Amino acid sequence: MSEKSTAPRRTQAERRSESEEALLDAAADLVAERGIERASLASIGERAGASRGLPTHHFGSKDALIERLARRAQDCIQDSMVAGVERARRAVGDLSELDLILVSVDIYLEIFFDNPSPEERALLVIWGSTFPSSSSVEGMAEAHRRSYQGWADLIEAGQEAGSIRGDIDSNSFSVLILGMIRGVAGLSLTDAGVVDTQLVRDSCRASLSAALAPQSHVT
Amino acid sequence: MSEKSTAPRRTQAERRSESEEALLDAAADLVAERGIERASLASIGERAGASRGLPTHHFGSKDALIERLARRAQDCIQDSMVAGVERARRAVGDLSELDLILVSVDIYLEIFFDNPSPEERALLVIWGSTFPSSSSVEGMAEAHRRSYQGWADLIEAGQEAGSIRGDIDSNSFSVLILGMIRGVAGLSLTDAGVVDTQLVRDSCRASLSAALAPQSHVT
Amino acid sequence: MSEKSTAPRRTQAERRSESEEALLDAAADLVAERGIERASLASIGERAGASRGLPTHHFGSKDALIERLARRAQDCIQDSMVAGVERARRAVGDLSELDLILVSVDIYLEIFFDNPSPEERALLVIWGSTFPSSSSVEGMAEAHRRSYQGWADLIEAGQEAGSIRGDIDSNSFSVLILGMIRGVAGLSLTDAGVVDTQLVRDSCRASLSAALAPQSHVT
Amino acid sequence: MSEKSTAPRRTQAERRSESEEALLDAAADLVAERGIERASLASIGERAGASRGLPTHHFGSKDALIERLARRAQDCIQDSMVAGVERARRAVGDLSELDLILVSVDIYLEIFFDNPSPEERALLVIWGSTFPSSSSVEGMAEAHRRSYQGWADLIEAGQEAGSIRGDIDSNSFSVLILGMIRGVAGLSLTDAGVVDTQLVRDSCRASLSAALAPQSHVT
DNA sequence: AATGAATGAGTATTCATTCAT
DNA sequence: GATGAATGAATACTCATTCAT
Repeated sequence: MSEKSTAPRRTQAERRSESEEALLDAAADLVAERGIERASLASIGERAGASRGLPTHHFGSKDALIERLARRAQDCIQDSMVAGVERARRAVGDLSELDLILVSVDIYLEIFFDNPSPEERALLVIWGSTFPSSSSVEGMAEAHRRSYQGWADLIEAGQEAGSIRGDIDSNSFSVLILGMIRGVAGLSLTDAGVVDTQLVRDSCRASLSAALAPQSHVT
Repeated sequence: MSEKSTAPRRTQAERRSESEEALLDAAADLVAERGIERASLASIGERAGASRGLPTHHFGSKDALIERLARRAQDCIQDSMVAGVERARRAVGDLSELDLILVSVDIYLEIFFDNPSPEERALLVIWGSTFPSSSSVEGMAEAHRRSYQGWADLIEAGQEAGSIRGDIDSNSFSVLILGMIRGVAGLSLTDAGVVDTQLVRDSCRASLSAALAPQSHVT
Repeated sequence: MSEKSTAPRRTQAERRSESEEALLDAAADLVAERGIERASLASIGERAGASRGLPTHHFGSKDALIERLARRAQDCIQDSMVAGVERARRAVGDLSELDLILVSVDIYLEIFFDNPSPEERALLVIWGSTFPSSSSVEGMAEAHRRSYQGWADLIEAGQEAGSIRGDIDSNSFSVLILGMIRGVAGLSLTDAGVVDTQLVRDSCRASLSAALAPQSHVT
Repeated sequence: MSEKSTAPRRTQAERRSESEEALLDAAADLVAERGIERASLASIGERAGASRGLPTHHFGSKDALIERLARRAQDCIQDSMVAGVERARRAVGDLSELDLILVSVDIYLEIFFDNPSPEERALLVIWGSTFPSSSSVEGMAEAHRRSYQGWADLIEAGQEAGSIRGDIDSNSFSVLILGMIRGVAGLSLTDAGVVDTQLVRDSCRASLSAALAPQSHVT
């Protein structure tokens, strides 16, 4: 109606995607809050300001919705980290590959400790729900692959450039890095208050630095 | 006594604790397999070779059962690790505090990768289920406290004895260590096959060693 | 309209309220028959010709359903009594306030003894279930308030008009009247056959008449 | 042991009956509090300071226990009323049959309003639970028979002695009287606070007096 | 596209009862 | 006589999914 002039009439696709975004936002909230099983489709629809039936209508099934959520959350976190690294680069000037890794890890933990988005918590929750052997969230496995690849690429680049020692295995260190940040993040949820987050961040950075930096001249 | 040979004359107390152990075994199995929510009390009772009602009868509620399971699993894992360390000590002779840490971590991962007990998987699953903010398994928080304490004590002892560098914070490194092994273990579940477990173990050992070992003479 | 002949084209709202009425009918039946506790939601759904899950779907909880039932039953009984009084008025002509009370009580008992509707029995059953101290059916308390008010208004009107003696307390007589009809109705259920219902009706009428009528000239 | 001397060693029968009394006390409490269905045998055993299994052991089934409770409660209330009437007789001197009825009713309500014993509440609760048509507590029907008989005997005696008018039906008035006190008592439970108990007692007395007293000479 | 009515399977929990000690 | 372990049926409530509107 009155949307005629400047406001670009929303296409079907856009309207669809608006609904979907709202639903995924609500899902992230609720999954972060209650876990996957207790985040009912009805509650997701309602928190999104829509009907109880909309989630099924859009995603077909709960599994599909969670899959989509996992994917979107991973993208979203990736973006935050890239943005953070970019900020660091502008502040500090050039960063070696090792520095990139350290900064990335640190930014992830900083965001997670200080100002976690629902997506971040939701992704962790979804990860946690994959531990049972009969469980599988296809989106998670894919997210891991992407993540491993990113770390491994960085490590290998650093090895070529000399900022990372050459005798380490990039693949297993990718697992180690992702495991460390996920594990530390997961622990901080239960033990909030017990853990001094700044010190933990420092320790992670120091530990990775010690492990990845080229060996100093040892006599 | 009145214990006529091998006759199944058990006292009430014996029957009770036998039942409980059987139920906890079954619960560990099923929780590891399906997760907490999908491990129904009925299925636990039946897998224990008993009735559907027995779990509630014994533990009063599902939460209480999970609590008990978490505690027992933590104890059980602790024991495995102590036994493994003991074996290592007998094989290698004296171990420094740093070595103790490295060996412990390695043994945990070895067991987890190669021959995980239901308890170990179950504990990880229970941990994963604590990620939602509204969730809480009292037993987990306690298990963490015990675990942190163990690592921190080791680190501090090592610092006094000189096998661990003095300028690190024992508490935050405890979080890091537990986070690392939990996180790596969790990842290995989803990405079994992707991850070369031996290399990951080596990387963890190397990384911790680099971080904790007293600094070599740097020029 | 779009209401094609008698076709079962019902709007959502119509379907909803039809379902609810059917469920409340079934609930009245079953509560009257078995009591609240033994009238399971599943049985109510099924007797209503619907699924086991429908009662919860509509009313949210069993308590809410019972509440609604109590309210509806009270309304329904009220209506029967009003209709009965109206019939009496048409038959006999003008009725004094005292007569209104006597006729109302008599009609209630007549219906209850001779041709009780499920609602009437159900309301009595619900009332009986409020006797335990920890129990409460909010709908009942409200039903009582309405009922007391009705009787008290009548009494006071009669006192002003002179058909009821002035020295009685309208509130406590309201309790007495409601207590009497409820109590007598309740007894008649257990002792059906023992009690000659016509005589009891007469006795109630006589007793109330003697108590409420203006004092005759006593020498 | 030390019970040897004066303390009469308890016979089996006595011990049995001690246990039973304790169980019935506990049952009265719990039934009054929660209703029959929610007063579990286990809770009764435990409140009696015994084991969960004792109630079944003694009474065989829950129904049998409730039966026994109903019987004992009725006896107990009867005794209170007799005692109260006795007190009144000593205080006021001779009482006509009409006075006996009025005093009995008044005492019942007084006890119920001011200082109800668990038995009294329990009996009312049990009565309430007999309203569903498929329900039956054999003890209640018997209690009613005894009660009706008592009132009817009194009325007939009064009619012969001239203290009660001759043209009323003793049986239906028995129902009326018991219904009135039960009904008023039942209402007072839900509407405690709404009801001015003293005024209600007065109204009951006045109403019965007006109904039963020999007709004054009406011109 | 969107709503929400309806379904039915699943689950924790309660509880009377049985039975071994 | 007394205990309490064990059973299994019953039941309120949750929730993904289907389908009519």
